[in-house]
Amino acid sequence: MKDETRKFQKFIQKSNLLWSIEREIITNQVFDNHFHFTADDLFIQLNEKGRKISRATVYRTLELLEKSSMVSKIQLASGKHFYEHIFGHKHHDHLICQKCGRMIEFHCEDIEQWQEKISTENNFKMAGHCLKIYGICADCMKKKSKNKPK
Amino acid sequence: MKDETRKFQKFIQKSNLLWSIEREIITNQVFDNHFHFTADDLFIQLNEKGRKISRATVYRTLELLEKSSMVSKIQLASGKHFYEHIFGHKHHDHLICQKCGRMIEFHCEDIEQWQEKISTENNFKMAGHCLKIYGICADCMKKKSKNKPK
DNA sequence: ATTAAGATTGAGACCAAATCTCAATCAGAA
DNA sequence: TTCTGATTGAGATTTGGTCTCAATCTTAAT
Repeated sequence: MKDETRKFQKFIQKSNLLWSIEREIITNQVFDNHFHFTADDLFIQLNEKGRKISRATVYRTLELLEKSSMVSKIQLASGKHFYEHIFGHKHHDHLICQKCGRMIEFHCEDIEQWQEKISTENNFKMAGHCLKIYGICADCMKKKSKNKPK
Repeated sequence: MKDETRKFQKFIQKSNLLWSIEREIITNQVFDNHFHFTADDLFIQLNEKGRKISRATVYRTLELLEKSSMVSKIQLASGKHFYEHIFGHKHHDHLICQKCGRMIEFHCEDIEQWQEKISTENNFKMAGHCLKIYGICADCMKKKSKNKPK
């Protein structure tokens, strides 16, 4: 079992929930994805491996992984959700290309600190945030050809 | 006709589209809403006033209003969309209370500038951005009682 | 005023993403 | 081994939104 999976197992047990083979398989697959993925990507990957796990379970497990703070959910302007695991990653935000869907990660400590400041000024207890910058990436600026958005 | 509605009418005409009574009614209603609203809120408001306009037309008109830059669309973590008109508003971002759903607007020039800087560094042509800070608002921190989220 | 061309509309079908239902199964404690 | 409550899968359902297409409306040209 992957270290990350074991960590999630501990979280599940601490939360008085039960560990299951499905949760193990899904979690392993999550940590095999080293970039953004959708719940359905995961479901399809598992199916291709011959693991028959229902969509409902995939969604339920992703929700738990999110609660455990091992996975975070990103929303695109299109309304679709992406996930990414945050093992070893520092917190980061995203530049999102409106043409090809590419996501570029960045982290800006100054922005983080301004956010803290604004929250404090508003007597707001900040729990998290979401910053997405939309535009056109360098590659798409060069190309005339229209890439299909994801 | 409201000034704002007239302005939108000009946009429609400049775009070689046609003005219609439905677009007028919807636009008036949009500018009567001085806070965030969903497409469905608008549809219901119009129905209560006895204006029979289909959902499809409401969505289509909001899309046009967005293109005209008179209305902006906000996405919540839940995946729902809110709209707000930006007549007289400066651009702003949101603090969103996870308990009561309250949204507090803020604007931070420093954050704006850092965003520009990051985009430039990544050869990214920034078109827009979306910053939401999630947490608990001052009121909800005081209250023990659980407010229902929107 | 009439007409023609093209834009707009409404009603409901449709769609994708996600959630819910509930009976069957499973995990872990006693 | 048994019991209780958690978990699962299959498919129905919900949600938020888009699409279709015939009927209607707008505008510009007669």
